[in-house]
Amino acid sequence: MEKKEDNSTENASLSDQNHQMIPSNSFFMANSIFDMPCEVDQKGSLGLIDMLNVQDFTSPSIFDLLQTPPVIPLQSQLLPSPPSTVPESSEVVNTPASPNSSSMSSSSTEAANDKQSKTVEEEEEIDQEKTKKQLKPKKKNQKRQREPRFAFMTKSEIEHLDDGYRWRKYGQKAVKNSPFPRSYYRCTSTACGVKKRVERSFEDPSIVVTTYEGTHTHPCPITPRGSFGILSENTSYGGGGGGGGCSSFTIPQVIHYQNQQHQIQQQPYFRNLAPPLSFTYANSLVPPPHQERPFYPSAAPLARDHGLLEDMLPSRILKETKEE
DNA sequence: CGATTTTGACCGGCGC
DNA sequence: GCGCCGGTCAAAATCG
Repeated sequence: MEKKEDNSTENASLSDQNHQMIPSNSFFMANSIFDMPCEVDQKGSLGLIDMLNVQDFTSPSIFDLLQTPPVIPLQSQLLPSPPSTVPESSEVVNTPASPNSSSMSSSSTEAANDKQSKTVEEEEEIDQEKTKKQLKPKKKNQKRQREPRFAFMTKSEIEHLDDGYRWRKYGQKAVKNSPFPRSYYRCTSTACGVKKRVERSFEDPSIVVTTYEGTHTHPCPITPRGSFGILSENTSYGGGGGGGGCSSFTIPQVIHYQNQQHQIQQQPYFRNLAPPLSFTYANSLVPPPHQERPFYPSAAPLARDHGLLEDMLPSRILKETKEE
């Protein structure tokens, strides 16, 4: 039924990495796209995301890098974990990351996993497993808890981004108001309940919106292709080295700014793709500063923080953000 | 032959 | 209560 629309998906799988430069107006584009899910969200559907932070960036230099992937052994962890201290509200907290001030965070993002967030996270994971195992006999009273989620957009022909983890597709649904179907993936690792949804923006089919939910409970599997680094050395999510050596993906650092002057920075990084146009934390879970998880890789000095902002942001956007 | 994808059906939450 | 819709299941099909 939805097969016809799958052309895009098929194209994507061809690994025809057709990375395009993000147009200078990507900033607006990205925002408008994120508005879409927000609208839907108002309808109260399940899987919708509270678009909290949207960080956009364009980076010719990064695209260049992507075209000639560096082979730097890195590892990274996918999800930021919810800080136990952060209330789970839909309040929007602007937490754009900044290249120069990345020090705080990323780890944060994810972080919380260590001991503190363990409580919350473990519970969620356990809950998830339960629901899985007891599929039918679901608990009624218990409202299903949502894992921390974050979403970001990437301009690419490829839909299923290679983020270093192995995913198994378990569903595909047509999305209301969109000609493009949404695909559902689950991490293939046993006991790892991380999921992700991938869909194309109907406003701009060249843009892929990926939403991750949950936190990996295992190291990223090693992949032969080497890896991509992260945008900053400070980005490291955890103690490098720990796990398998996954490198393709990293959580952007999140830094709380009073004024949203800087809107860009570290984005998830894919091995087969261009960097995301924008990044958003969903579920209002903004990772707390300095928290680290095991097997998060230390970021490679792939790209320097300093000066990166300029590369990433067209002067025009920079100007605009400053004016805000 | 095991792993993955496809796809129709089912379930639960939410708005009306 | 009903219908809509997102999310998930699971059998069948496909792939490597």
